[in-house]
Amino acid sequence: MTSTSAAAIIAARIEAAVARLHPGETGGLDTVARPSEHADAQVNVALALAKRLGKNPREVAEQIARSVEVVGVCRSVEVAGPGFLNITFDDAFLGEKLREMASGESLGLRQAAVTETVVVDYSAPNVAKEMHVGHLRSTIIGDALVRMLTAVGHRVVRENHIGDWGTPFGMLIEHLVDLGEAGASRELSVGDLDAFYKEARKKFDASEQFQDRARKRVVALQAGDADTLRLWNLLVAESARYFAQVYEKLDVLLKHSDLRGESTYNHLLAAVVERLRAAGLLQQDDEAEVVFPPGFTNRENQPLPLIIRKKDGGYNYATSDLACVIDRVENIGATLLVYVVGAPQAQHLAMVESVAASAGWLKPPARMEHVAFGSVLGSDRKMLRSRSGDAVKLVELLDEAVQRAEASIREKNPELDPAVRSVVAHQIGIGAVKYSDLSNDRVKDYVFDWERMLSFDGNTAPYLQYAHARICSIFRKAGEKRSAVRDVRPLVAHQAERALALSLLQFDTVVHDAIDRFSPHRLCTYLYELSSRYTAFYEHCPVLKADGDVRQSRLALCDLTARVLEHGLGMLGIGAPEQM
RNA sequence: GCGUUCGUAGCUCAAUGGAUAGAGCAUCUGACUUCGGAUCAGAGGGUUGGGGGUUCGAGUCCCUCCGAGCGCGCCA
Repeated sequence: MTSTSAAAIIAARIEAAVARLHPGETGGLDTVARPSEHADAQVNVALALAKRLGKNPREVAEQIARSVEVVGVCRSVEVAGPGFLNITFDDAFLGEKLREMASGESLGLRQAAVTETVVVDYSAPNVAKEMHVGHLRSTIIGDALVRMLTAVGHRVVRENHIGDWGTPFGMLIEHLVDLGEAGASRELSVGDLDAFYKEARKKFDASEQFQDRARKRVVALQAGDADTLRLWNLLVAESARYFAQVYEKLDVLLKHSDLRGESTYNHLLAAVVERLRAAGLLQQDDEAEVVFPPGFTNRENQPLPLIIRKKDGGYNYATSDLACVIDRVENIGATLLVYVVGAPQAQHLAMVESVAASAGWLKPPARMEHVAFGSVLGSDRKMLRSRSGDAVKLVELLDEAVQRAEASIREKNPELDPAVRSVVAHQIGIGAVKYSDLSNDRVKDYVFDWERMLSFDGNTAPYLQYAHARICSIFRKAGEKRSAVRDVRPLVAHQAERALALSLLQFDTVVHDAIDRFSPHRLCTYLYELSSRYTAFYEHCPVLKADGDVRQSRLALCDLTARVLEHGLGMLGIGAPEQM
């Protein structure tokens, strides 16, 4: 049922005109109709075309404007500036496009041209360690990407690559033994993982005897000693339960079944080594087995190796990352491997990608995509830390968000039913934290600021949620069912209606653009603009006070706006309450 | 040292190589017996870190310098 978008229609018409006027010149030309400040849309094709033809761009543009077939689509196509084509759509045409958009569940959102299996690797906390702000961005951005990719029809596989293996487990297990299993699981179940880890660390640093025990325990763990594995499992299980609580609080999709700890790949590591050896990529270097991907150098400008097997015979994370690639491509059948991992890992991932490609494990169309992100900063512009200088615990941060939201609602809408209030406070508080993260260009650092993210003004989640809640309020007052206005063709008459209509019709383009660039902030910016235009419409175009067709038309615009907001926020993992 | 990311209004941030670089906050002016004012309309505020280059056109691409963060072999 997907209908062709207004922008796509005009682009095709322009392209046809160009083909008529300049046969054989359409290849590689940009006929895309873009949003414009000076018209409903603008097409810039004449500038590049004129360059190619060696003609005056304004003349080329005017020829196109005269020739383009736009009856029933555009009110006008005008030339402006050096040769821009300014498009103004026909009101009825816009109304019809809105009606088409409203008539389906998808709101005009196209399915991906090629359906892919996408593995999204994100969150990745460590077993027996507290989740902290360091996990916030990966978890939130990863969750949004999963929802967005799913929305356009991809098969999305979530993978939470938790740190459940390695030398620290010697010390952690010994600490567990010291506490006794009952005592340890009590401590772990209250979620005080930080204290558990720190105590273990402290003992390890202070006592050679403890270090010795820890080392022996690591050997036993790697050797598959049954009792050691049982204790290890205890740690993993308690942590997994704890992670699940945090994810529920954060309202992200990650579930227990998405856990794929490093240990999952243990039995594949030897095969990685063998396959690299068979491919002739493996080299011996300072007693370690390594691969030298081309183009990577160290401080001394010497080739930089990816260490596959350490000189003590152990494997490290590069090896398990390679095993992951093999698993994802060969077993899961993924063609897109998304890594939602901090920017500092860029070189490591580039090396893994290079080696995987050289080994033939990552053949096009299969590819890796590092969705890198910057740090969360405090108001001092340094990495966000608690007052004591430790990493800020994620649960404490989330609890504070909900608490602040609740206080704010209590003050601004005291009549709201307390039971509703607590649900809404969660949606607003968590939504604010997520939105403040997602609305910034992910590759940059961003400043964490409670006041700003919870403000009802500006580009914030509460502002968008408020716009949505107001629309719901209108329908409650109207005594009209939302679904009753979905076959109405809205009248696009008032300037504010027109601005809103144009925004609504951009939904599909924006979502795909955000997905293509793995940039949720583009969707945020769009939703904010949509909300701003809606509130302007709300001020200038009375809905309930209007009569007949105008009232129906405006109700239809309200309903469609609310649906886009709800779906858009939904793809960001943010709830859209009906009242707040 | 090499690599990499970043530098845009007082502050926080936008801007597929396209017109006069846009928002919000803050500041100032207006609008209410409100379809939820938790709002709207408007104003002031910029050499896009500096300098070169490519281009019909550069915040965006290239080079260089300055500044900040991060990474640079057996942790993950």
